[in-house]
Amino acid sequence: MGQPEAGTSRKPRADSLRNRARLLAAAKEVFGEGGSGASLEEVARVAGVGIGTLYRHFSTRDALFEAVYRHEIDQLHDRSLTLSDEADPVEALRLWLRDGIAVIATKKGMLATLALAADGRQDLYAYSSDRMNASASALLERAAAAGAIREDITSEDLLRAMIGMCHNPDRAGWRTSALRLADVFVDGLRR
Amino acid sequence: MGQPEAGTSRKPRADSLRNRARLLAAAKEVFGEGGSGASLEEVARVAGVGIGTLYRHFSTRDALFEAVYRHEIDQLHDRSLTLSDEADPVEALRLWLRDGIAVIATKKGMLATLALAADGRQDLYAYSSDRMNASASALLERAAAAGAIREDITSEDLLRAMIGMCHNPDRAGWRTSALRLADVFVDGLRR
DNA sequence: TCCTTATACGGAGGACACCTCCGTTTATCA
DNA sequence: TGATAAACGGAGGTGTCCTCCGTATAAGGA
Repeated sequence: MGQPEAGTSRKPRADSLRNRARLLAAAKEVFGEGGSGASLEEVARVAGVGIGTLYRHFSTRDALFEAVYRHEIDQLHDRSLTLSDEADPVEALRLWLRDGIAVIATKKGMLATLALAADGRQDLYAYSSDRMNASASALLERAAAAGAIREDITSEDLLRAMIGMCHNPDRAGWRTSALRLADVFVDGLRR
Repeated sequence: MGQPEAGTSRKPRADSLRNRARLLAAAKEVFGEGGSGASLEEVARVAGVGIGTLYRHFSTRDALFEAVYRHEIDQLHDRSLTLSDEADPVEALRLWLRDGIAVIATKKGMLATLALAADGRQDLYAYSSDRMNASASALLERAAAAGAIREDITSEDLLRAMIGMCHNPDRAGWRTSALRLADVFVDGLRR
């Protein structure tokens, strides 16, 4: 989407690339403040491009979200890999959840992205969906293989838990609450 | 809001009462299907009244939500009282969570109401807020007094957990997942 | 360097929702 | 059977969504 087809002879136009970058920057700013419901026209305005240009680059609101938070999704995925070296697989789960909470604390829009990714609309959120599921599965399987946690918990469950704990991150004190819930949840996983 | 001031001589007009009832019925129907984002103009349309009438009776979307789901809030509150007779206070917590999930399974709009109530905008959601907090507190305190659960969990935490588990109740299999999470959560509370 | 043309731009415009305001209608009560 | 307080309803201003298409322009060949 917005990326040239492989095999096309012409190289992408410079203005196209520039506008795409501007849109991403503007979206990051606008979504960061206004959350997932922010106006796309506002994004275009901030980016200094026409609304048509926004839609050409990102055909849906979701596509824009996906693109904006791809970096954070990657970070979270990398972190899950790193955590696989943790001594205690259950502790790894706990830390990963806390990381997720930390990311959301900084970028509000991230929550919507995660929620949509967890939805598993395979077509649109393939990338984020895959990464998040892979992370969650790996962490769960490792802990399960060690016999440390109950085995009926799916990666979907884990994501649902993470996203759920973070709903309404505007509420005062949500972060402390979410962290407490994460601890409770992980304790509950143990057997 | 829509209710006559005490001390007023005239009795409320019949058409006003009728329209209020119609609006509530319509809202229950529309919110039940379309969730919390459903159009208020659609509600007015279904109720067969003008949009102005809707806004006169319920000055905000939230006020309408509160009114529509008041009954369910009461039910949940009653249930928490009944559950206080349960032998095991921790089991009571578990069952109450499951009840919450069951209610949301039937009435989608309920989720938004709970979320708003949990927000504790004391002015608008005073009623729902109070009831939900009272229920959660009572159940938690009883279990804590029995020394059965950790003591740092607040009623806000419990509500956050309940609402969080239920986010996105459109996803296939959300209910099973939510119930599983409830079990994990309650297990995690134990000490 | 200049032309051709594929590409991209931008914003007008139709649809729809929000919410307010106020002229019109009507139920209540004397 | 009025008079009038109360309620009705929808037009209309604002804002967002998304599409469509006439205009502008960058890329690459002559």
